[in-house]
Amino acid sequence: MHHTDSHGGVRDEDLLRLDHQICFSLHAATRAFNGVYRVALRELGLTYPQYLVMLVLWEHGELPVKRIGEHLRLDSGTLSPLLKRLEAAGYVERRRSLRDERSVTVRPTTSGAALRERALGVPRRMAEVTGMDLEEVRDLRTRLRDLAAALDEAAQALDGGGGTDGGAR
Amino acid sequence: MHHTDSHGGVRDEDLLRLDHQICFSLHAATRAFNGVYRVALRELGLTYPQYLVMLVLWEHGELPVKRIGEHLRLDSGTLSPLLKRLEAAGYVERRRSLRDERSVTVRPTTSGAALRERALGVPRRMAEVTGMDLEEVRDLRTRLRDLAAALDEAAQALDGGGGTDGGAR
DNA sequence: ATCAATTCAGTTGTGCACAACTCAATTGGG
DNA sequence: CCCAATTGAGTTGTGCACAACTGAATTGAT
Repeated sequence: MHHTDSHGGVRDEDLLRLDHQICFSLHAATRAFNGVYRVALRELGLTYPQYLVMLVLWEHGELPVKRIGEHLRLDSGTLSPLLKRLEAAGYVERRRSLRDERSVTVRPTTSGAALRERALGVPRRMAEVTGMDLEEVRDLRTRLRDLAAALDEAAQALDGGGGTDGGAR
Repeated sequence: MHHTDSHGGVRDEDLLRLDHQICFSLHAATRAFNGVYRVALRELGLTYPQYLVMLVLWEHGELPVKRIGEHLRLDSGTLSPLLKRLEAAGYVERRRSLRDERSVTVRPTTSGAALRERALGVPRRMAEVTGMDLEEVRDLRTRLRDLAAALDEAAQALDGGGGTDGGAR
Protein backbone atom coordinates (compact mmCIF):
# COMPACT_ATOMS: atom_id res chain seq x y z
CA MET A 1 0.00 0.00 0.00
CA HIS A 2 2.97 2.33 -0.38
CA HIS A 3 3.28 2.55 -4.11
CA THR A 4 0.11 4.39 -5.03
CA ASP A 5 0.84 7.38 -7.22
CA SER A 6 -2.46 8.44 -8.65
CA HIS A 7 -1.24 12.02 -8.93
CA GLY A 8 1.97 12.57 -10.78
CA GLY A 9 4.24 10.20 -8.94
CA VAL A 10 3.56 11.60 -5.51
CA ARG A 11 3.36 9.09 -2.73
CA ASP A 12 0.58 9.14 -0.19
CA GLU A 13 2.89 10.09 2.64
CA ASP A 14 4.13 13.15 0.78
CA LEU A 15 0.60 14.05 -0.15
CA LEU A 16 -0.37 13.98 3.50
CA ARG A 17 2.64 16.08 4.42
CA LEU A 18 1.81 18.60 1.71
CA ASP A 19 -1.79 18.67 2.87
CA HIS A 20 -0.49 19.43 6.31
CA GLN A 21 1.45 22.38 4.93
CA ILE A 22 -1.31 23.80 2.77
CA CYS A 23 -3.97 23.39 5.45
CA PHE A 24 -1.80 24.96 8.04
CA SER A 25 -0.77 27.82 5.75
CA LEU A 26 -4.35 28.74 4.95
CA HIS A 27 -5.43 28.40 8.54
CA ALA A 28 -2.50 30.51 9.73
CA ALA A 29 -2.97 33.15 7.03
CA THR A 30 -6.60 33.54 7.95
CA ARG A 31 -5.88 33.88 11.63
CA ALA A 32 -3.06 36.32 10.91
CA PHE A 33 -5.39 38.42 8.76
CA ASN A 34 -7.96 38.29 11.50
CA GLY A 35 -5.38 39.35 14.06
CA VAL A 36 -4.32 42.41 12.08
CA TYR A 37 -7.89 43.53 11.58
CA ARG A 38 -8.66 42.83 15.20
CA VAL A 39 -6.02 45.35 16.21
CA ALA A 40 -7.02 47.88 13.55
CA LEU A 41 -10.71 47.58 14.44
CA ARG A 42 -10.27 47.67 18.19
CA GLU A 43 -10.65 51.44 18.37
CA LEU A 44 -13.88 51.23 16.38
CA GLY A 45 -15.34 48.67 18.75
CA LEU A 46 -15.96 46.23 15.90
CA THR A 47 -15.00 42.61 15.41
CA TYR A 48 -13.88 41.50 11.97
CA PRO A 49 -17.22 39.88 11.01
CA GLN A 50 -19.07 42.93 12.34
CA TYR A 51 -16.86 45.10 10.15
CA LEU A 52 -17.79 42.97 7.14
CA VAL A 53 -21.48 43.51 7.89
CA MET A 54 -20.97 47.26 8.28
CA LEU A 55 -19.06 47.39 4.97
CA VAL A 56 -22.06 45.80 3.26
CA LEU A 57 -24.48 48.17 4.95
CA TRP A 58 -22.40 51.25 4.16
CA GLU A 59 -22.41 50.19 0.54
CA HIS A 60 -26.11 49.38 0.25
CA GLY A 61 -27.63 51.58 2.91
CA GLU A 62 -30.39 49.25 4.02
CA LEU A 63 -30.84 45.53 3.58
CA PRO A 64 -32.93 42.65 4.91
CA VAL A 65 -31.02 40.06 6.92
CA LYS A 66 -31.42 37.64 4.05
CA ARG A 67 -29.57 39.93 1.62
CA ILE A 68 -26.72 40.55 4.04
CA GLY A 69 -26.40 36.80 4.35
CA GLU A 70 -26.23 36.44 0.57
CA HIS A 71 -23.50 39.06 0.29
CA LEU A 72 -21.39 37.43 3.01
CA ARG A 73 -22.46 33.80 2.60
CA LEU A 74 -23.64 33.70 6.19
CA ASP A 75 -26.90 32.34 7.54
CA SER A 76 -29.30 33.70 10.13
CA GLY A 77 -27.77 31.50 12.80
CA THR A 78 -24.62 33.58 12.56
CA LEU A 79 -26.16 36.92 11.63
CA SER A 80 -29.00 37.17 14.13
CA PRO A 81 -26.87 37.37 17.27
CA LEU A 82 -24.20 39.44 15.48
CA LEU A 83 -26.81 41.99 14.40
CA LYS A 84 -28.24 42.10 17.89
CA ARG A 85 -24.81 43.04 19.18
CA LEU A 86 -24.42 45.71 16.49
CA GLU A 87 -27.83 47.03 17.51
CA ALA A 88 -26.85 47.00 21.19
CA ALA A 89 -23.73 48.98 20.23
CA GLY A 90 -26.00 51.53 18.56
CA TYR A 91 -24.60 51.05 15.05
CA VAL A 92 -27.62 49.53 13.33
CA GLU A 93 -31.38 49.54 13.57
CA ARG A 94 -33.60 46.55 12.88
CA ARG A 95 -37.25 46.66 12.11
CA ARG A 96 -39.78 44.23 10.78
CA SER A 97 -40.70 44.87 7.17
CA LEU A 98 -44.25 46.08 6.61
CA ARG A 99 -44.45 44.40 3.23
CA ASP A 100 -43.40 41.01 4.55
CA GLU A 101 -43.63 40.43 8.28
CA ARG A 102 -41.12 37.57 8.05
CA SER A 103 -38.36 39.88 6.86
CA VAL A 104 -36.26 42.19 9.07
CA THR A 105 -34.65 45.24 7.53
CA VAL A 106 -31.30 46.39 8.87
CA ARG A 107 -29.81 49.83 8.38
CA PRO A 108 -27.03 51.91 9.90
CA THR A 109 -28.04 54.43 12.55
CA THR A 110 -26.62 57.96 12.50
CA SER A 111 -23.86 56.66 14.73
CA GLY A 112 -23.27 53.72 12.41
CA ALA A 113 -23.06 55.99 9.39
CA ALA A 114 -20.63 58.25 11.23
CA LEU A 115 -18.47 55.22 12.00
CA ARG A 116 -17.79 54.92 8.29
CA GLU A 117 -15.62 58.04 8.34
CA ARG A 118 -13.48 56.57 11.06
CA ALA A 119 -13.36 53.24 9.28
CA LEU A 120 -11.80 54.85 6.20
CA GLY A 121 -8.47 54.73 7.99
CA VAL A 122 -8.55 50.97 8.35
CA PRO A 123 -7.84 49.84 4.78
CA ARG A 124 -5.31 52.66 4.48
CA ARG A 125 -3.41 51.38 7.48
CA MET A 126 -3.73 47.81 6.24
CA ALA A 127 -2.22 48.86 2.91
CA GLU A 128 0.64 50.66 4.66
CA VAL A 129 1.38 47.89 7.04
CA THR A 130 1.24 44.91 4.68
CA GLY A 131 3.23 46.73 2.06
CA MET A 132 0.96 45.43 -0.68
CA ASP A 133 0.23 47.73 -3.58
CA LEU A 134 -3.05 47.91 -5.43
CA GLU A 135 -2.01 45.38 -8.04
CA GLU A 136 -1.07 42.78 -5.48
CA VAL A 137 -4.30 43.33 -3.59
CA ARG A 138 -6.35 42.92 -6.72
CA ASP A 139 -4.41 39.83 -7.72
CA LEU A 140 -4.85 38.25 -4.31
CA ARG A 141 -8.54 39.06 -4.34
CA THR A 142 -8.96 37.39 -7.72
CA ARG A 143 -7.06 34.27 -6.68
CA LEU A 144 -9.05 33.93 -3.49
CA ARG A 145 -12.29 34.44 -5.34
CA ASP A 146 -11.43 31.72 -7.87
CA LEU A 147 -10.30 29.42 -5.10
CA ALA A 148 -13.51 29.92 -3.15
CA ALA A 149 -15.60 29.28 -6.26
CA ALA A 150 -13.69 26.07 -7.01
CA LEU A 151 -14.01 24.93 -3.42
CA ASP A 152 -17.72 25.68 -3.20
CA GLU A 153 -18.23 23.59 -6.31
CA ALA A 154 -16.03 20.88 -4.83
CA ALA A 155 -18.06 20.79 -1.65
CA GLN A 156 -21.21 20.29 -3.67
CA ALA A 157 -19.62 17.52 -5.67
CA LEU A 158 -18.37 15.77 -2.55
CA ASP A 159 -21.57 16.25 -0.63
CA GLY A 160 -23.94 15.33 -3.39
CA GLY A 161 -22.74 12.68 -5.82
CA GLY A 162 -19.56 12.47 -3.89
CA GLY A 163 -16.80 10.11 -3.35
CA THR A 164 -15.76 6.54 -3.45
CA ASP A 165 -18.04 5.39 -0.70
CA GLY A 166 -21.58 6.44 -0.01
CA GLY A 167 -21.44 9.18 2.51
CA ALA A 168 -24.94 10.46 1.93
CA ARG A 169 -25.64 13.70 3.67
CA MET B 1 -12.65 65.10 1.88
CA HIS B 2 -13.19 63.22 -1.35
CA HIS B 3 -9.96 63.93 -3.08
CA THR B 4 -7.48 62.17 -0.83
CA ASP B 5 -5.24 59.89 -2.84
CA SER B 6 -2.50 58.79 -0.53
CA HIS B 7 -2.13 55.54 -2.47
CA GLY B 8 -1.71 55.87 -6.17
CA GLY B 9 -4.73 57.99 -6.98
CA VAL B 10 -7.24 55.78 -5.21
CA ARG B 11 -9.98 57.54 -3.31
CA ASP B 12 -10.99 56.51 0.17
CA GLU B 13 -14.34 55.20 -0.97
CA ASP B 14 -12.73 52.88 -3.50
CA LEU B 15 -10.23 51.76 -0.90
CA LEU B 16 -13.06 50.83 1.41
CA ARG B 17 -14.86 49.02 -1.38
CA LEU B 18 -11.70 47.12 -2.26
CA ASP B 19 -11.15 46.28 1.39
CA HIS B 20 -14.67 44.93 1.41
CA GLN B 21 -13.82 42.70 -1.52
CA ILE B 22 -10.51 41.42 -0.22
CA CYS B 23 -11.81 40.84 3.30
CA PHE B 24 -14.81 39.04 2.01
CA SER B 25 -12.77 36.96 -0.46
CA LEU B 26 -10.41 35.72 2.20
CA HIS B 27 -13.19 35.09 4.65
CA ALA B 28 -15.21 33.23 2.03
CA ALA B 29 -12.23 31.24 0.74
CA THR B 30 -11.39 30.10 4.24
CA ARG B 31 -14.91 29.03 4.99
CA ALA B 32 -15.17 27.30 1.62
CA PHE B 33 -11.95 25.41 2.33
CA ASN B 34 -13.26 24.52 5.74
CA GLY B 35 -16.50 23.30 4.24
CA VAL B 36 -14.79 20.95 1.80
CA TYR B 37 -12.64 19.45 4.52
CA ARG B 38 -15.64 19.20 6.79
CA VAL B 39 -17.33 16.95 4.25
CA ALA B 40 -14.17 14.96 3.53
CA LEU B 41 -13.43 14.49 7.22
CA ARG B 42 -16.96 13.61 8.29
CA GLU B 43 -16.43 9.90 7.79
CA LEU B 44 -13.31 10.04 9.95
CA GLY B 45 -15.17 11.75 12.76
CA LEU B 46 -12.70 14.62 12.80
CA THR B 47 -13.17 18.37 12.58
CA TYR B 48 -10.74 20.40 10.51
CA PRO B 49 -8.70 21.66 13.49
CA GLN B 50 -8.66 18.14 14.95
CA TYR B 51 -7.34 16.90 11.60
CA LEU B 52 -4.55 19.49 11.77
CA VAL B 53 -3.57 18.24 15.21
CA MET B 54 -3.61 14.61 14.04
CA LEU B 55 -1.45 15.54 11.02
CA VAL B 56 1.14 17.00 13.39
CA LEU B 57 1.02 13.96 15.65
CA TRP B 58 1.26 11.50 12.77
CA GLU B 59 4.34 13.33 11.60
CA HIS B 60 6.07 13.62 14.98
CA GLY B 61 4.70 10.67 16.86
CA GLU B 62 4.54 12.22 20.29
CA LEU B 63 4.58 15.83 21.41
CA PRO B 64 3.87 17.96 24.47
CA VAL B 65 0.88 20.29 24.16
CA LYS B 66 3.26 23.23 23.97
CA ARG B 67 4.98 21.86 20.84
CA ILE B 68 1.68 21.16 19.09
CA GLY B 69 0.72 24.73 19.81
CA GLU B 70 3.95 26.00 18.27
CA HIS B 71 3.43 23.95 15.12
CA LEU B 72 -0.13 25.21 14.68
CA ARG B 73 0.15 28.62 16.32
CA LEU B 74 -2.55 27.71 18.80
CA ASP B 75 -2.56 28.22 22.55
CA SER B 76 -3.66 25.95 25.37
CA GLY B 77 -7.01 27.69 25.54
CA THR B 78 -7.82 26.22 22.14
CA LEU B 79 -5.85 22.98 22.39
CA SER B 80 -6.84 21.74 25.83
CA PRO B 81 -10.54 21.16 25.12
CA LEU B 82 -9.76 19.98 21.56
CA LEU B 83 -7.31 17.38 22.87
CA LYS B 84 -9.80 16.25 25.48
CA ARG B 85 -12.29 15.59 22.69
CA LEU B 86 -9.67 13.69 20.68
CA GLU B 87 -8.93 11.66 23.80
CA ALA B 88 -12.64 11.00 24.38
CA ALA B 89 -12.83 9.79 20.75
CA GLY B 90 -9.99 7.40 21.54
CA TYR B 91 -7.53 8.85 19.03
CA VAL B 92 -4.92 10.24 21.41
CA GLU B 93 -3.52 9.59 24.83
CA ARG B 94 -2.36 12.28 27.25
CA ARG B 95 -0.10 11.80 30.16
CA ARG B 96 1.82 14.04 32.48
CA SER B 97 5.51 14.15 31.73
CA LEU B 98 7.72 12.58 34.39
CA ARG B 99 10.56 14.98 33.67
CA ASP B 100 8.43 18.07 34.07
CA GLU B 101 5.11 17.70 35.85
CA ARG B 102 3.80 20.86 34.18
CA SER B 103 4.04 19.33 30.73
CA VAL B 104 1.52 16.95 29.17
CA THR B 105 2.65 14.62 26.40
CA VAL B 106 0.18 13.71 23.68
CA ARG B 107 0.48 10.76 21.34
CA PRO B 108 -1.78 8.82 18.99
CA THR B 109 -3.36 5.65 20.32
CA THR B 110 -3.41 2.49 18.20
CA SER B 111 -6.78 3.66 16.93
CA GLY B 112 -5.37 7.11 16.19
CA ALA B 113 -2.45 5.64 14.28
CA ALA B 114 -4.83 3.43 12.30
CA LEU B 115 -6.86 6.48 11.41
CA ARG B 116 -3.88 7.73 9.42
CA GLU B 117 -4.42 5.04 6.79
CA ARG B 118 -7.98 6.17 6.28
CA ALA B 119 -6.91 9.81 6.26
CA LEU B 120 -4.62 9.21 3.28
CA GLY B 121 -7.65 9.43 1.06
CA VAL B 122 -8.48 12.95 2.17
CA PRO B 123 -5.74 14.95 0.40
CA ARG B 124 -6.17 12.71 -2.63
CA ARG B 125 -9.82 13.57 -2.84
CA MET B 126 -9.08 17.23 -2.21
CA ALA B 127 -6.60 17.22 -5.08
CA GLU B 128 -9.13 15.52 -7.36
CA VAL B 129 -11.95 17.78 -6.48
CA THR B 130 -10.17 21.13 -6.59
CA GLY B 131 -8.42 20.28 -9.81
CA MET B 132 -5.20 21.82 -8.56
CA ASP B 133 -1.97 20.15 -9.59
CA LEU B 134 1.11 19.93 -7.40
CA GLU B 135 2.63 23.12 -8.77
CA GLU B 136 -0.45 25.16 -8.00
CA VAL B 137 -0.69 23.73 -4.53
CA ARG B 138 2.92 24.51 -3.80
CA ASP B 139 2.53 28.02 -5.20
CA LEU B 140 -0.56 28.68 -3.11
CA ARG B 141 1.17 27.36 -0.01
CA THR B 142 4.12 29.69 -0.57
CA ARG B 143 1.90 32.71 -1.16
CA LEU B 144 -0.15 32.02 1.94
CA ARG B 145 2.97 31.49 3.99
CA ASP B 146 4.44 34.82 2.86
CA LEU B 147 1.15 36.55 3.44
CA ALA B 148 0.86 35.16 6.96
CA ALA B 149 4.42 36.21 7.76
CA ALA B 150 3.79 39.75 6.49
CA LEU B 151 0.56 39.95 8.44
CA ASP B 152 2.08 38.66 11.66
CA GLU B 153 4.74 41.33 11.37
CA ALA B 154 2.06 43.91 10.62
CA ALA B 155 0.07 42.94 13.70
CA GLN B 156 3.13 43.42 15.87
CA ALA B 157 3.83 46.82 14.32
CA LEU B 158 0.23 47.93 14.79
CA ASP B 159 -0.09 46.54 18.26
CA GLY B 160 3.22 47.80 19.53
CA GLY B 161 3.88 51.32 18.29
CA GLY B 162 0.91 51.85 16.01
CA GLY B 163 -0.93 54.49 17.99
CA THR B 164 -3.39 57.09 16.85
CA ASP B 165 -1.58 58.34 13.78
CA GLY B 166 -0.38 54.94 12.65
CA GLY B 167 3.18 55.98 12.04
CA ALA B 168 4.83 52.72 12.99
CA ARG B 169 7.88 51.45 11.13
C1' DA C 1 -61.12 29.37 0.41
C1' DT C 2 -58.20 26.02 2.46
C1' DC C 3 -54.23 23.54 3.48
C1' DA C 4 -49.52 21.92 2.43
C1' DA C 5 -44.99 23.61 1.12
C1' DT C 6 -41.83 27.24 1.31
C1' DT C 7 -39.46 31.26 3.20
C1' DC C 8 -37.36 34.09 6.76
C1' DA C 9 -35.64 35.18 11.31
C1' DG C 10 -34.42 33.39 15.40
C1' DT C 11 -32.88 29.70 18.95
C1' DT C 12 -30.16 25.77 20.57
C1' DG C 13 -26.13 23.04 20.82
C1' DT C 14 -21.31 21.95 19.42
C1' DG C 15 -16.79 23.28 18.35
C1' DC C 16 -13.04 26.70 17.45
C1' DA C 17 -10.22 31.28 18.48
C1' DC C 18 -8.57 34.20 21.69
C1' DA C 19 -8.03 37.14 25.90
C1' DA C 20 -7.60 36.99 30.70
C1' DC C 21 -7.13 34.40 34.35
C1' DT C 22 -5.81 30.34 37.92
C1' DC C 23 -2.70 27.06 39.77
C1' DA C 24 1.02 24.02 40.22
C1' DA C 25 5.83 23.03 38.85
C1' DT C 26 10.16 24.80 37.72
C1' DT C 27 13.92 28.12 37.58
C1' DG C 28 16.95 31.81 39.05
C1' DG C 29 18.70 35.45 42.10
C1' DG C 30 19.68 36.72 46.70
C1' DC D 1 17.94 27.64 51.09
C1' DC D 2 14.12 30.67 50.02
C1' DC D 3 11.23 33.39 47.47
C1' DA D 4 10.02 36.00 43.19
C1' DA D 5 9.52 35.34 38.34
C1' DT D 6 8.56 32.31 34.72
C1' DT D 7 6.50 28.39 32.39
C1' DG D 8 2.87 24.97 31.05
C1' DA D 9 -1.77 23.33 31.16
C1' DG D 10 -6.20 24.29 32.10
C1' DT D 11 -10.61 27.27 32.92
C1' DT D 12 -13.82 31.06 32.00
C1' DG D 13 -16.13 34.23 29.12
C1' DT D 14 -17.08 36.35 24.52
C1' DG D 15 -17.83 35.99 19.75
C1' DC D 16 -18.12 33.46 15.28
C1' DA D 17 -19.56 29.26 12.10
C1' DC D 18 -22.68 25.95 11.22
C1' DA D 19 -26.23 22.21 11.68
C1' DA D 20 -30.72 21.31 13.15
C1' DC D 21 -34.60 23.00 14.68
C1' DT D 22 -38.91 26.28 15.87
C1' DG D 23 -42.47 29.30 14.61
C1' DA D 24 -44.74 32.69 12.13
C1' DA D 25 -45.80 34.70 7.54
C1' DT D 26 -46.35 33.97 2.78
C1' DT D 27 -47.17 31.38 -1.43
C1' DG D 28 -49.23 27.91 -4.30
C1' DA D 29 -52.11 24.15 -5.61
C1' DT D 30 -56.43 22.53 -5.59
